[in-house]
Amino acid sequence: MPTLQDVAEKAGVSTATVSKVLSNTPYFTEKTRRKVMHAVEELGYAPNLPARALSGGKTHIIAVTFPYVYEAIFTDPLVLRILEGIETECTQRGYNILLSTPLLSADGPDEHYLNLIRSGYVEGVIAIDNVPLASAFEPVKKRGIPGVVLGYHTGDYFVRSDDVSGGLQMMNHILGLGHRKIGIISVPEVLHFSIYHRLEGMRRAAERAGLNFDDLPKANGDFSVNSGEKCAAQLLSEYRDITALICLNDRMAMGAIRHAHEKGRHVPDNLTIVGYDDIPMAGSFEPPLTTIDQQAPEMGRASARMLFEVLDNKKPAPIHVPTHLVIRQSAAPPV
Amino acid sequence: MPTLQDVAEKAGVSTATVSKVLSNTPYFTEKTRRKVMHAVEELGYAPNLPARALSGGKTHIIAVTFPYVYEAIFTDPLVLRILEGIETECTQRGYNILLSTPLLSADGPDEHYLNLIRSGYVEGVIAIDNVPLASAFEPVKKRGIPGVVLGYHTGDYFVRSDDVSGGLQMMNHILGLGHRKIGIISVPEVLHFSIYHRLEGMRRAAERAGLNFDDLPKANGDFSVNSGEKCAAQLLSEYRDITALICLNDRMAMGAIRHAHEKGRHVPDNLTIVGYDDIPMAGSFEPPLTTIDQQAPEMGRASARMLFEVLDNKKPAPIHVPTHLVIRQSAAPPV
DNA sequence: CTGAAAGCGCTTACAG
DNA sequence: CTGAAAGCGCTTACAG
Repeated sequence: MPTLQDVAEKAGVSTATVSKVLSNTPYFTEKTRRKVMHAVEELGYAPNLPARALSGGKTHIIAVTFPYVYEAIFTDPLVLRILEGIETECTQRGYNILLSTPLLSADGPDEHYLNLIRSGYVEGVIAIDNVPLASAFEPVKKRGIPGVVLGYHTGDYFVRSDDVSGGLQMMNHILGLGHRKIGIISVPEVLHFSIYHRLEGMRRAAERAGLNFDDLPKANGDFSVNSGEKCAAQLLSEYRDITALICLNDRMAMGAIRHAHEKGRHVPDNLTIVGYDDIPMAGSFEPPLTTIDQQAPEMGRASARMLFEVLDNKKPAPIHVPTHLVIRQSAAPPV
Repeated sequence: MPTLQDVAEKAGVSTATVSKVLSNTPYFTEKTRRKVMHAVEELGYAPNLPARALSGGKTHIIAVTFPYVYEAIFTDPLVLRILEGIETECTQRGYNILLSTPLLSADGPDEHYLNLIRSGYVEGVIAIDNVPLASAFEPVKKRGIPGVVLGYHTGDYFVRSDDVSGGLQMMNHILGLGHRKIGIISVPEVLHFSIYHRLEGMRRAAERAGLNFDDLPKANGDFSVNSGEKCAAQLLSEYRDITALICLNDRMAMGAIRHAHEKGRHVPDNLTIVGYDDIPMAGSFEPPLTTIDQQAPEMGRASARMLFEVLDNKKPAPIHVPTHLVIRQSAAPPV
């Protein structure tokens, strides 16, 4: 592989000059620039990034952390959509994405992750940080690496989905349809910060409509399809007058719908069931799911853009990515 | 951040000694080892990986490439499952994963990707390489970087799903149920090498049963749910006697089922529709999909293990990951 | 505008 | 078993 040295020799200039031309420093003649670029072309030179990192500090690597806890993140469709948004921005800037899956426990993230953070590879990090148990961003902050939090853990810079509004929109929609006997399929709040805020939004909508939110029947699943099925079974057998089920993610909604169908209840004619997330499959489910679109790719893009601003020594303001109610066919007025 | 230098001073030895102790070279006294490790602990030292990469050549970074073409890879659930398998192995070995999404065109991969390959960051690569249009592995090979191909493009080391067997199993199952009027929803073969082999497997099964495979009605979609819906519409209106539809991925099968339901046909009582891939949602769809499990996580794991063998200067044999027929409820005997 | 030289933090023969 | 020294390929003040 050709080195900067080789380029310098071929162009008949010093390595310092080549380095400056390549990094777009001003102050060199057009002629020099051309000589250098010509040599670069001829040799097919590409900079050695570890060397550049060692001397200059810029690694051109962004670490993106997905917490490894509570459920297989590798089956969560949102993960990929967020990554999509981040990738778009990073590629545009010539940055590379290092995928990191810190194993979170009460003691904090695992050793392998900590070593990565201290490795000198990471110029910036985007931390999906929504697990109350522990923060993946904490060690990043301590180490002084620029970063943005995608979620609710504390960071100077963050992007959040507008979960309160999402919960509120959904509850309003269900109330607007005329439902009053509403069951909620959630997950334990300790699993995910967003849950608390979505419930809070629902509470506001409910109380505005004169409903006591705390009295509404609730069951906790674990985000999985199966758990949605079980929770629906429990709720529907215990509270026979329920006309609508609000699920805190799409997969549990799908499980709930399956249960309803098994019991011979038609969704939405005979029972309303809605989800949250708008995963890729939501629109082709039967019935197509009424749900909340979190705009995952936009969250990814926004967090990457924010990180690049931080790397440029700016102080970007927090961003709340709006949620959208997606009305499909799993909700209807009660019979 | 403490450096190896700091550790050496604190331990009262040379940097060479520290380096050797840390890399587990034999030949040093237990006492020295303890002194060094003690200093490491005290200082919270972690090696600077760019420096290590520059001097030693080992970067501890594996690039994983997902081709960016034909459809949004970021909506393909298999991508994440493969990544899961790779992650497991890499973390175990203390390696990091650099996510790479080469943009493939007839001229080959894009410049950003090429620069990554020449960057000195990449110690090894796992290339998901199934797009006939161009190979992402080609530049890796040329550059002399160790790598394994997950797919059908040429590489010295490779892992493949047993697509022929997958197609064969599925066709056999459908034939075994008694179907003879079978429609096939595929995608153009130029999109994905696997398609060719799955069809080949189906052909063998069909001909073994005395059916002329070429005479079977076929339509091409593009992997998406919507395209499955359209293809089903076309096939079913053109060939009224079709009793079973074999789709080359689950999402198209879901689209096909949607179309069938809209037309008032019950699946599977009135029409059999099967998929391929066994994506996470397949089991909770209505009806639960009969499909082929490719064992995506195992493919990821196998390719990572193979790569580490190559990095250890071994010559691993190719691996064909077996496929499994997953019988659920979308297929039944014809009426 | 250009270059000589030091330095980034490691590893690796080579001596001892 | 341990250490001095060179070198990996860059960037960055500092001179000129």
